[in-house]
Amino acid sequence: MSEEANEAVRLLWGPPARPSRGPKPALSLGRIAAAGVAIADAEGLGAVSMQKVAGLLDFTKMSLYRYVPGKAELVALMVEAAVGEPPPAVDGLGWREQLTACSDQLARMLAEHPWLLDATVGPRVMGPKELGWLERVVAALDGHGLTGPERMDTAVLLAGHVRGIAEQARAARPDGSPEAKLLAVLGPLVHQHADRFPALAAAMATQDGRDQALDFGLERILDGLEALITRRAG
Amino acid sequence: MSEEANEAVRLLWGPPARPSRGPKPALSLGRIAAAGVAIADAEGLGAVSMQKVAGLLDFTKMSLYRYVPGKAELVALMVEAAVGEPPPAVDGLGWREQLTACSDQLARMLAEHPWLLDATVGPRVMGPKELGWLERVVAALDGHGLTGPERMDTAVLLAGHVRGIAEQARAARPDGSPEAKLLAVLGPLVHQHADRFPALAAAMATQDGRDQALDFGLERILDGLEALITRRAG
DNA sequence: ATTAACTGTGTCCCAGGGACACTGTTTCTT
DNA sequence: AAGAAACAGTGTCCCTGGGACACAGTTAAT
Repeated sequence: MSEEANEAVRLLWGPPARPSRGPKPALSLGRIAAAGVAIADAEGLGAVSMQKVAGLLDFTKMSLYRYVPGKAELVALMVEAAVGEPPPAVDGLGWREQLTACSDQLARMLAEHPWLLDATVGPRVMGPKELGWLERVVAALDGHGLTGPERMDTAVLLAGHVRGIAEQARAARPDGSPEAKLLAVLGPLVHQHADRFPALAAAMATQDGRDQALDFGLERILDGLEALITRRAG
Repeated sequence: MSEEANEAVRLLWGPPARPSRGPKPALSLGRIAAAGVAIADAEGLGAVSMQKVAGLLDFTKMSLYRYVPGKAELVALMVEAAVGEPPPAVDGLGWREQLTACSDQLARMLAEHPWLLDATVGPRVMGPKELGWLERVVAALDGHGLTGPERMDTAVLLAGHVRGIAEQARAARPDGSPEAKLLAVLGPLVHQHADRFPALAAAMATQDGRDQALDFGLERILDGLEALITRRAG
């Protein structure tokens, strides 16, 4: 397995390859990843197969294996291609504003590429861009009395929250996708069994139109963080 | 698609079926789900196939389709089977203690059945037990001045955090699984590119042995929540 | 000019999900 | 009691997807 991991590391971190003798490659990792992203954006990660990616590029399935060892690595490349740069660090902005900016941008990213939720489950090798996000968040927390592990944990905490929100946002999305009815199924279900889920039924009864889930959780986390930082400083 | 959703709802929520005429079923949804859980516990969700589940029960693959419409529904049943009951509500316990208990138990559950992380991505129909957890958390927040959506958002926030922790715990697990080396790969990677990830390198340098990620995030969330509750009350 | 390395392709294999027709069994109805 | 209807489990078939492998064509170094 360390073979495969090293293979993925080479693709994500290594130099853009250095061909020496034979014919020039007609494809590139970038084009392959972009094709995969296009399919995933349009039809979801499940629709991404070697065949379809190759077909979109007018190549044969097996030619992809000249560039990518397997599907896992292809997905890793797709993730790295879809993950944009984190918002730049602006001088004079406090940690709270920076973390808010990062979270918002991350949420936008997950809204644009919902399949990232599926592609980033389970243990995997992270690419430079992905690590860049982590760096950005950890850096924003520098110099406020938090230990190293605490800064890492905060990053995980924020990412987990945005993930959770994005996941339920996807389920509730009222577009033509097959999942549209899921909330329409769950709501009546709770009401139908209101005796078993009284608190839930009550909580779901009051609906303000706006979707403040992201901001609400974010504010709670940041409030809690602020309390800790103040306590450490004082 | 609402067909499939309704089918899943019938399996998860409907009565335990009502045979009328033909031969008695030799199998049951419970046994099938248990077999699937056993395989997933041992080899991961990816190893769960109709064949293996049927084989474990000494039946043919196709006989499973007499009970379950497809694999998605099988996984839903597995989830519902693996999800235990939430910790009971104890009178005299504050909301903070109750939420802590729920989070801890959820974390234990995910540690026992890591494949739940894979099985609960994406939109899906939730079963009674799963909804019971949500009910439990929302109920613990009753009567503290939070709106319905706010209580729901808090539940999502907590679940997202525990999920995130469980995910990184799985990646770091030092057992014989193939993912063991992932952290061993990521660490050196950060150090190797310490110039691009200075904050990250610094944060990863200081390692206290204990794994406090779960509690740290939980305390932050609860602190932030407490601040809101106090503000609302005052 | 020759050779070695490399690219893209066609063919093959296997595993997994699912459709379908078929046989056997049980219970309801007449 | 006897037929009929509904249901259980099976074997066979098809499709899709991932991947191995040998092959032919292409290019650069020697």
